[in-house]
This record gives sequence, C-alpha cells and structure tokens, in this order.
Amino acid sequence: METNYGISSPWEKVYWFARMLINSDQYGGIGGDSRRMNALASAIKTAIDQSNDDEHIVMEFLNQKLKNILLEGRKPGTSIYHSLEKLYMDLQDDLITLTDFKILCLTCEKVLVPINSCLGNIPSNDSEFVETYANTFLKKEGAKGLANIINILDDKGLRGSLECERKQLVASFSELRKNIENEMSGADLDSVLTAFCQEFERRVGQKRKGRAGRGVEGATSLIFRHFGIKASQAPEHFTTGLEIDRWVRTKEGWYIGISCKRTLRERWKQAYTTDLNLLNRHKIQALWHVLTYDKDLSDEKLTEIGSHRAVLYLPDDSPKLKKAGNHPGMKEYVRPMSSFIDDLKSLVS
DNA sequence: TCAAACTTCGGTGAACCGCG
DNA sequence: CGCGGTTCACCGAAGTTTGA
Repeated sequence: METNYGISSPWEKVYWFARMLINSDQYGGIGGDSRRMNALASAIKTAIDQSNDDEHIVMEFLNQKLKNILLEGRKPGTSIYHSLEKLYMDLQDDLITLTDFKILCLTCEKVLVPINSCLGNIPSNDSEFVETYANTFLKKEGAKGLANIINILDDKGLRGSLECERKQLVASFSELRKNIENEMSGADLDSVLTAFCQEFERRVGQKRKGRAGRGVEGATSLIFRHFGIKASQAPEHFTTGLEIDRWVRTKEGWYIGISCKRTLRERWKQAYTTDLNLLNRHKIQALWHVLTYDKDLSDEKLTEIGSHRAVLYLPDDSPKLKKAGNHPGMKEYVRPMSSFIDDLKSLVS
C-alpha cells in the first residue's frame, strides 16, 4: 500500500479491499454477495479470537479459508472462477499481517454488507411510486400532458430516489461510526468512514443510471397503456445495434420501432441504419427515439440521424427542438413529445 | 486557446441459458 | 423450480479530440 503524505493509515486498505471485491471486470465482483462476505468476516473473527497458535499459522489457515470462501461452489474453468483466483492472488499483496485480516474482516462486515443492503433498499425503478400519479395526470391533461409527463416522472423519480439514497447513507454511516469510533480515531477513523461513503456513492451512482433508463422506458410504456396503443411483435430476424423497446404496426402493415432512452451518448451512431434495403425488407417504416436529454445532440447528429428514417421525440421545452422547428427539413424528424401519441395514432388507425 | 463535441468507462440489474 | 454463469443495456461523469 502506498503511503501518502504522512497521513496514511493501515485502514486505508478498507477502501482498496472494498474496491477489489466490488470490481467486476477484473475480480468477479464478489463483494456484492453478502452471504460470502459475512462468512468471510466470521471466519476471520473466530480464527483470531480462538486460536492460540502463532501468527503465521493463523495466517496460513485464514488464507486457505479465504480461498475456499471465494471459490466455494464455483466451477473451475469459468471466467468468474479465473477472476476470483486472481482476486485471491492479488489480495495476498495486502494481507501481510493479522491486522490486515482484521481490516479485511471489517471491510466485509461493516462496509460491504451494509452497502449491499442499502442498495437493496433503494428502488431500482421509479415506476411503482410514480404510476398512480402519472395516470391521474394523463387523465386530466390528455395528450397534451405528454409534453411534461416524462420529464415530470424523471424529476419525481430522481428526487424520490435521491432522498431514499440519502436516508440509507445517513443511517448506515451513523451505525458504522458508532460501531468503530470507540476503537479508532484520527486518520484511521477517517479512512474507514470515507471509504464507506466513497464506495456507497460509486455503486449507488451506477444504480442511478439504470434506474433513469428504466424510468424513461417505464414512462413510455405507461403512455402506451394509457392511450391504448397496442405493441406488436418485432419483425422477424431484424436486430439493431440499439435496443428497440417496442414495435408498432401501422395500418399499412409496416412497422415503427420505438426506443426510449434518456440520452444517446456514444450510442447515437446506432440510432439509425444507412441500409435502406434492410429496412424495406423488414417493412420498417421508421425508428423513433424518445429522448429526455437533448444537450448532447448537435445539428450534425440530428441531420445524420434524421436522414435515415429515424425520428427523434424531444421534450416540448427542449432548446434543440425549438431550433429544429425553424428548420424546414429538421422539423420533420425532430418532433415534440406532445405530438407523439397523435403522430402514432394517425399511422396506426 | 479553450469550449464544445464527442467517446470511454464501469457497477448494476435484467434477461436468458443450461443444468440438476 | 432455483442457481450459477454470461451477456448486455443503462447513462453520468471523466477523459479526449476537434475546430473556431
């Protein structure tokens, strides 16, 4: 472990242990498995409390135990197995003394397990909370309510979820602090507490992305249900680089693919295909993209997407939409959310 | 020179598969 | 059915490139 500016504490390892155990690319992300984390923690505790052997014998025992718990029930040869073996190997560099095992123990029991359960208590989608609200709103406002509904759901869902995240964090932070502040202080205490918060935020932040995406998807599907638009099966053997959430069959028997996202980001090139033959072969009239975030759309992107049978639906108050409205070509394929249903209905019936 | 445009990253959750 | 395993979409923030 690097020593940093004279403020380093052995408890800095809490952060790095947590990081390694959660890292799914390299190490299999086993830290999310609370059962194993608890098993590991109690194995370390009992070994340290009950053994009278000298340190290196206990260490050897614990290393074996660690390996067993990490690999137990896993099939050799799978990619996860290799990742976990690598995790075990790389952990060795930081497990030099029994104190290091105590630190690992605390990481599992007091950092990872609580964060896991916090994550479990935080919703992974906003739909339940938002559904009844949205339905009454749409009933009252009708199709013109569409202008705001997705953004409102987005905001409401975000707000509600952030509040929930804060509650979870404050409560578990408090518990952790009370738990350890009698035994440690100063830089040690700081290292543990900040490691907890930093990992909490990293993970909850990732969860937030998925939730935002599902929120848009859910809001759109709610709109479909509310206005009684039937989704159809996807045309056979047609796949895009981009996920199409639902297909709608027009009265002419062609298809419109609808994809819902918060933003396109680097995926914008997959939002259209230049292969018009492919579209014709599968009777695909257009691909519609419902987006709530417009800031990463440049004019170049808009025209490129729009010139290949793709249509973008943006929030009514979107500046990019406003700009496109003044442009004769662009307004054909950059459309306001509020006309989404009418556009769709005129094609379906 | 520096802001705008664009791309990359990565933990989570869901879908799916094969197995017992 | 449940469980391990794999794959993929999610997007906010950080990082890189472009172009005026």
